[in-house]
Amino acid sequence: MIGIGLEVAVEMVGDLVGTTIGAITRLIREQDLMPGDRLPSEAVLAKELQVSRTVVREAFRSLAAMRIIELATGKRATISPIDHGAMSLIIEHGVHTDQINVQQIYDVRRTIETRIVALAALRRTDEEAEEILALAGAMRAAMADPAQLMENDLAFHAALARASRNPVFALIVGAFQGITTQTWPIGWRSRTTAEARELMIATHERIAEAVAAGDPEQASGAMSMHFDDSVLALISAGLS
Amino acid sequence: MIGIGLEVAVEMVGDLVGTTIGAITRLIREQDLMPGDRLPSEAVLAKELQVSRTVVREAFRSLAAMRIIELATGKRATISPIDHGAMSLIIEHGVHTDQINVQQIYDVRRTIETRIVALAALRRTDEEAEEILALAGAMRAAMADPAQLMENDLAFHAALARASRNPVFALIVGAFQGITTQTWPIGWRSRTTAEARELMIATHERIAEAVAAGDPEQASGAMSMHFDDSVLALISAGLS
DNA sequence: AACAAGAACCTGTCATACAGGATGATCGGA
DNA sequence: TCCGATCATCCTGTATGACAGGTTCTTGTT
Repeated sequence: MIGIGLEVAVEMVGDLVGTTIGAITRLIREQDLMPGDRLPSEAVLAKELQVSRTVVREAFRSLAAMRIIELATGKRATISPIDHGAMSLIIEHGVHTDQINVQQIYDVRRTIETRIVALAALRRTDEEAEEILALAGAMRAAMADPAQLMENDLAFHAALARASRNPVFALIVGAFQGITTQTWPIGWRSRTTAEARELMIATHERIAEAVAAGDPEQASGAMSMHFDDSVLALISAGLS
Repeated sequence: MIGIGLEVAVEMVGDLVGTTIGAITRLIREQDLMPGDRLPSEAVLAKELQVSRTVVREAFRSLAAMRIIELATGKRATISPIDHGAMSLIIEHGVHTDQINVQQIYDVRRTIETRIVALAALRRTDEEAEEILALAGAMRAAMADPAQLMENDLAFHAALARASRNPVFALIVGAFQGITTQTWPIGWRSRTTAEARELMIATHERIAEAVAAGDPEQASGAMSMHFDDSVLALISAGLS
């Protein structure tokens, strides 16, 4: 193929659905639509863009898959608040097709979450500090119930991300949630001794306390230790 | 609403398309399909899942939007290699709806990319080192041509991400590419003096040299400086 | 002014149709 | 036997029409 520098983005000629997706996102941009705002009905868009309702529907489905809009029976499509659902599925797909391994995800999480706790220590509100401490406490209380423990663990990391006051951090942490629910039990089961399990809980408590105390170095250090421990647990379980 | 802890994931009852998406992803998982492998035809899936072809098509479109599968006229749907296209659109949507601001994206990029260059310095192959140096050189050569300069800049950061040998890092860097193409010119125009522009190029060269020399601290430091400079440029341009 | 009933609108799903691209089987020739 | 061209077949992209059920707005009543 002769190298032509031109790149056609989402809208390839001949792909009506792609073109329509482009038209709709342009509409959102130009009309400055905000989350909750309603889009025109499928019929109106179809007439306006000179395509069949089929095409508009497939474009809507595409945007809904990326959580850019929300669909519901009878109602008109609305603009979505940002949500990590789609990213979660993308990551899961990468892992299930062996394009990403769990270790690599943990490396990225470590990078991001050590930064998150440092920011959280500096920026958290008192309510957030309380919530984070409470979740660490809930983890200890749920030590005998892995499912509950995992849920609290995920909520703990999500709360930290929110306290960092940067929605992009929260989005990325959320993106790893899907695959984490699938690998977390492996890590937990590989911690066979009471000491190993106690250590994991205690580390979370240390993180929570450092964030509550407003100490970014301590928080980062504890989070880093948490990841050392977790990666080790996964490796010892034989996870590539 | 009474707090029910149960969360229904993608597949809500009554939503045939959602159910079908679930069935297809399960199929991918259970049959261990790899990128390039072909899925059953729409007609076959429709019959097997007892739904109309319409529903299968909308499910396919959803998966294609997330770049989990690839569609093409006449051909059967195939499994996709991981790709940041969908994430790019999600981020752009977040920015355009004021749910994310550019500063927050740069904070995340700084966190990630300072780590990326450290890893790249340790792991890059000689070919990658050459490529990275070449791209820095190309940036200097294109100083008079902003469009070309930007393209080289993006390619530079992408090459570093690849050299980190962690596809998740590459994925995240790619996710910011879409919005970056929209904000980059603002930052460049705000560098009004020849010195400011020279500094930006020189910083990229320092990063490239540190990575080529295998010096992670130097590389991280230079990257951090690059982001200090970039954030300042954007702020001085009035970008929230 | 509050409210309730009904009309009008909208989405979810299905069936059918057809143009044009892709693929594989078949058959003739070397 | 092997290669290559041809063509039937399969497959996707798009359009149209239909209908069930959910939502919203209007209108008329109290």
